[in-house]
Amino acid sequence: MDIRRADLIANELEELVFAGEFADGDRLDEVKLAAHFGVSRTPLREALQRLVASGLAEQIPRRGVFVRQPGPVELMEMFETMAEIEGVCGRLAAMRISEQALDVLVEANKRCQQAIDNSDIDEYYRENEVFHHFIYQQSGNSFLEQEALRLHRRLKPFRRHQLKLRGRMAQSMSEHVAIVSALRAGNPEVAAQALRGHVAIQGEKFHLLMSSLKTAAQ
Amino acid sequence: MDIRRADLIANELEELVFAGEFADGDRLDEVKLAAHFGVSRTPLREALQRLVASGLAEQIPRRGVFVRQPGPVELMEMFETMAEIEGVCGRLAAMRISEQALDVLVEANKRCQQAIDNSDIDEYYRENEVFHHFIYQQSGNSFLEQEALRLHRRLKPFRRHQLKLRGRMAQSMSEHVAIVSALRAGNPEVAAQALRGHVAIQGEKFHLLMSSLKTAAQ
DNA sequence: AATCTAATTCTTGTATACAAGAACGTTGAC
DNA sequence: GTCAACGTTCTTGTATACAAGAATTAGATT
Repeated sequence: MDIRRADLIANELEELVFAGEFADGDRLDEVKLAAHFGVSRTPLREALQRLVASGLAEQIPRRGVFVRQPGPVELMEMFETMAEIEGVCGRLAAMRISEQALDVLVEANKRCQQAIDNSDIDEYYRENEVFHHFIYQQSGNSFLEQEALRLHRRLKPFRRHQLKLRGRMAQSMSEHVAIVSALRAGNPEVAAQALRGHVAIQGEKFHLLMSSLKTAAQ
Repeated sequence: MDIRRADLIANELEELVFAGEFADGDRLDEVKLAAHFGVSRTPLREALQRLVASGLAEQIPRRGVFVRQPGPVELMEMFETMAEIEGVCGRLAAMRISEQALDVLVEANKRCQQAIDNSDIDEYYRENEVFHHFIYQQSGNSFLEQEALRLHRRLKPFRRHQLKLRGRMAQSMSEHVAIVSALRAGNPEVAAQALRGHVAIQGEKFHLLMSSLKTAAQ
């Protein structure tokens, strides 16, 4: 049943890179990884190609492929881009969303609130994801939706941390409410700004977290 | 000197797909293509993987990879996304661009105008590209810049046509001027809207072109 | 004649073998 | 002791060989 081991390995490798199992610049040794996954170099090389294609690694001809963990600067840029893209989704969604879809968002928010009441970060994280993905979808542009999902997924490991900051969940929740009302009002610019702010602040919180860790390490 | 034939082949294949050499759904036969490029299946398969990763083809396990030309709906979605992303670049650039950079844009526009005066579509096309790429860069966000470049490149074969429409070059030119003045004024929203409109209209013109072709074919 | 089935052929996916460039260590000269 | 040149070893890139699933065709049955 396990057709196309190369794909499975690519997924596993992506997870490993996301999870920070490799440091920036680490060489992904073909023979070692092949041995580790119990396959030959052929499917493993295909998996490496996929990592390179998705930007998780860099390939230097005749040298090998090296993991490319985003540095602080690139991370901030990625968060900013995510914020802008979510803003775009919000802008379009404000013009196109239906009443039923709005109700779905309200329901999602209720579940977010419940998660907060239970102080369940994981649950909030999951429901938050549902909320955002649904807005991507409501942009009415499935190409844009896919692009948003791609970037969202890439930022996943970095987004998680900032929720643990004191009060961030409640703040995030109130931002959600503001977003829904902007969408309900059908106001593209307000919706865009609300979503931009909501996501951009994640990047800022992340930055805060990073610098505090750095200071602590000194 | 031709290290990594797989990459060269991938580039050639991308060009072929872009150029419309393959119809939607065509299977990319590994052995035929390998023979055509004079290599074995191994590097050719790597090239195919790259096509799949960039969305130009779809892979069905144990069946093969099939080219995936965007249909009218997806194309419109891509143009809309491009318009929104360029708008984002404009928004950020309006807040960050320097006087010198503005001068560069003015120079680029001058060359665009010259191309119009010479009725040189190709030249206009090239200078137009310079103009847009420079704005991506002036967003001050190199991650966003790369994403914009990627999509811009993907839409290249479809953008070209609409310039041939009567009066489009002149109209495009005046939009460029408006964009620069919005950037100079440092007005993010106006710049965003100007760029959105400038690119979105390309999608509409393209749509017009497509439907006129369709009608003509009937 | 149509359709289901089985066998053959074809194609993809993976393993292995081979070639060539890069890294590395050793030896020699200064 | 340092540095450079050479040779060995290691790694990547490509070719080929093999295995297994998909397509196709021929044959049998209704």
